[in-house]
Amino acid sequence: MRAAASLTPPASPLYLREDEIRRGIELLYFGYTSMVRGADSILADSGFGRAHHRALYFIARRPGLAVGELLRLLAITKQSLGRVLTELQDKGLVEQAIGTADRRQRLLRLTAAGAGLEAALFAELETGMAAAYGEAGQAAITGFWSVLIGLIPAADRPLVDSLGQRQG
Amino acid sequence: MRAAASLTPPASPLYLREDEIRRGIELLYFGYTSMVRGADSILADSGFGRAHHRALYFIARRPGLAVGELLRLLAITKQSLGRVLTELQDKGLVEQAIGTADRRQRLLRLTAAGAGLEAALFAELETGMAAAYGEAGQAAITGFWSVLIGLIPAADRPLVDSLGQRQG
DNA sequence: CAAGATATGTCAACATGACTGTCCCAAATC
DNA sequence: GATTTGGGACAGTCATGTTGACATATCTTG
Repeated sequence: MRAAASLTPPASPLYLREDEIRRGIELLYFGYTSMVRGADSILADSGFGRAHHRALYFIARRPGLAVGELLRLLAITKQSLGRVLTELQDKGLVEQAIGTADRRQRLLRLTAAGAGLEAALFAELETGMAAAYGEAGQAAITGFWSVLIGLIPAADRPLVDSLGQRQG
Repeated sequence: MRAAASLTPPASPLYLREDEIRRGIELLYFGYTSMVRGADSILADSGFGRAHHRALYFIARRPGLAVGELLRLLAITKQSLGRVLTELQDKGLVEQAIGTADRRQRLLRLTAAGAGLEAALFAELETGMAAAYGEAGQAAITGFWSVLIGLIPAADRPLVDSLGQRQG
């Protein structure tokens, strides 16, 4: 059992692959949590939490978003979102309008106050993201995006892509 | 005011930058949540949640990890982690040993049952991550990592890097 | 060796943000 | 007219985080 092979490092392709996968898992975890944690102090000052931030973010991104679309983006239950939206409306950050094409829909948009808070939250995320982009360079950004897209189940990708489309 | 310049699309560098930042925020959000959601059904079968998964993951990654190091990795309070670790120990997935260098420390490792569950959970994450890596290619993986590292506050990076070091 | 710092554990109370299940109404569609 | 869809509401529960206070064992330092 003292053959030469046993003296070489145990760096089999399989081992390397697991290590690369674990590194991706960890960086994604720490990167994501670092990003969202940055906004926590602003949220705490306003009396909101991360759930409110996510709703504000998507409403800012797609003004006129219907409640059902927001539900699909957040992938939570109607009841959970209902509480968050009620609070945002009660505090005057979000307002609803009845849909024109489909009058059952409630189209969401930010009030001026809501846009102000969202801008402050976005500025916080932007600082970190812009620094990371700047350090990494344009080619890295493309790679960053393409791996993340690959992680999203194909069925969900159209929904994600729709956020970046020009408003209809 | 009908100068040629006003007919070009309003694609100012600033506008493009905001759009690229928002795309990064969204892909990071959807990529992260897609990754962790994959393990939920396995966790539910075992009666655990995502908090247990995170603890299992890091203990698997660094066998012999001390409680304090795990606390720093997870960035939660001692009380929150205490509940999770107690449950994992009570169900026989994690065991403690008294530190040799410092007898105050409790060094954590997985039992055989714990390693089995963690392997199943890891296999689930691995499937998605390996597919994303495969689609994107090696250069993209490097970019993916480098942007994520840039998102992590510099002060936290040594802790994250320590996970990938060979065991001392 | 005594004093203080550190690592860990524990009790209690509470907040946030998910969940399930049920029921309702208005509007669209078949 | 019947059914489906979009949205809202009430009630209860669970998972996971938080503060604050306190206890014990061990290490480190003057």
